[in-house]
Amino acid sequence: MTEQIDIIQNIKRLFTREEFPAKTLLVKEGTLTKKLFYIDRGCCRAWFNNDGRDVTYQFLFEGNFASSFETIISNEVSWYSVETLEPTVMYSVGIEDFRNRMDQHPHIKAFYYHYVEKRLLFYQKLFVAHIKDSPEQRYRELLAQHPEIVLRVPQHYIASFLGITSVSLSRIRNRK
Amino acid sequence: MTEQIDIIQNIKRLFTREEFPAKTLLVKEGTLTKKLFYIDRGCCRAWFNNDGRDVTYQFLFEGNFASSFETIISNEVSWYSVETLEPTVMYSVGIEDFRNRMDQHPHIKAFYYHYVEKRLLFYQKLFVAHIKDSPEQRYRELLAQHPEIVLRVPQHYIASFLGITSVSLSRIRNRK
DNA sequence: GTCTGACGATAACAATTGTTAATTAATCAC
DNA sequence: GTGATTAATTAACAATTGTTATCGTCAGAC
Repeated sequence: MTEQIDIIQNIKRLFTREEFPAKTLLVKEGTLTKKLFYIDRGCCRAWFNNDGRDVTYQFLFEGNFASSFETIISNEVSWYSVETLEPTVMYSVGIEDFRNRMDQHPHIKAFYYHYVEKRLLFYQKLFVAHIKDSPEQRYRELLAQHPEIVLRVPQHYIASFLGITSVSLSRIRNRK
Repeated sequence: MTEQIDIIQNIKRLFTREEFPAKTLLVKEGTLTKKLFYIDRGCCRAWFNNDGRDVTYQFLFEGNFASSFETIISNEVSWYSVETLEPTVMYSVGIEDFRNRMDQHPHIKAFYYHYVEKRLLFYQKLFVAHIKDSPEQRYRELLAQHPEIVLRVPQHYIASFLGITSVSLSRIRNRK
């Protein structure tokens, strides 16, 4: 845990501090992402275009990383975009630079892979929630487990994240 | 790619070959898993109990690994069970033994983390498919992308995996 | 062989969600 | 502030899925 804090402090020391207003595009669908962002303050959403409609599949808050994993892992273009939802404070590093640091510092590599492991378990749970629960149950669960999302994110993005229409989410919210 | 093949050959050389009939329980929900299995021949399903109903959330075929990631990563008990669906040939290794080998052989560690990265992207896509597609679209997609699942696995497990009832899957299959 | 249980198809009905459109509320730009 | 745009609510109806139950088939146990 103290090791975790050390890593965060190293990030703040070694990465470049940047500030962005709301609705800034950090990662653009179909391109090679140049930077990895650590979110110090603010939040983002990741989404992609599905037959002309936005599908938001992820919210990222303080303490998380925003980038295209595909680019980091295998230099493929991103299939999604990332944009800020609020004025945001980031610490960024170039992807190539990040890869070099991982090779040079085993503890950075270990931290990165631990993060990947956690993300794997996170997405596994997210998927499982979709096959075992109804949309209403998923909303209640989101409210209970991640109230910050419901408080800080516009409803139609949450509806998209839950896999339902904004009309349906509005109905669920207004059930007795 | 040749490196991949080397790793598989090492697995077959270093792990213990085991054969299991269909319906053998390899991982039991709520327990600490003792082994990591490499599937050489046959297939498995991973599932858990949800208010008295089985929910199958994963099928594992030849070339995949079966175990509890939670146990490997952080020594927590498994929240799911794994059982064979067909007579199966496995290569197994004790979890503790596997951890030691990872520490001693960097290429095993690299292989493991590469596998974790791939699984992360896999589950991310699985989750995304659930928020962007209808159950019918997901079934058609499964049929197109993974026909082996539809051919080798009983329908009610597939329905569970798709997040619908077996009645609904039967209807979808019989739409013109 | 016969019995049993598991599996899949089908039917009838309830409940939920999607779609479209209209209305109100909130937010943003100037 | 004012006007324009975007977001959220509500309504009406269509489409889909869930639920429960019945039936036929098949495989395995004995």
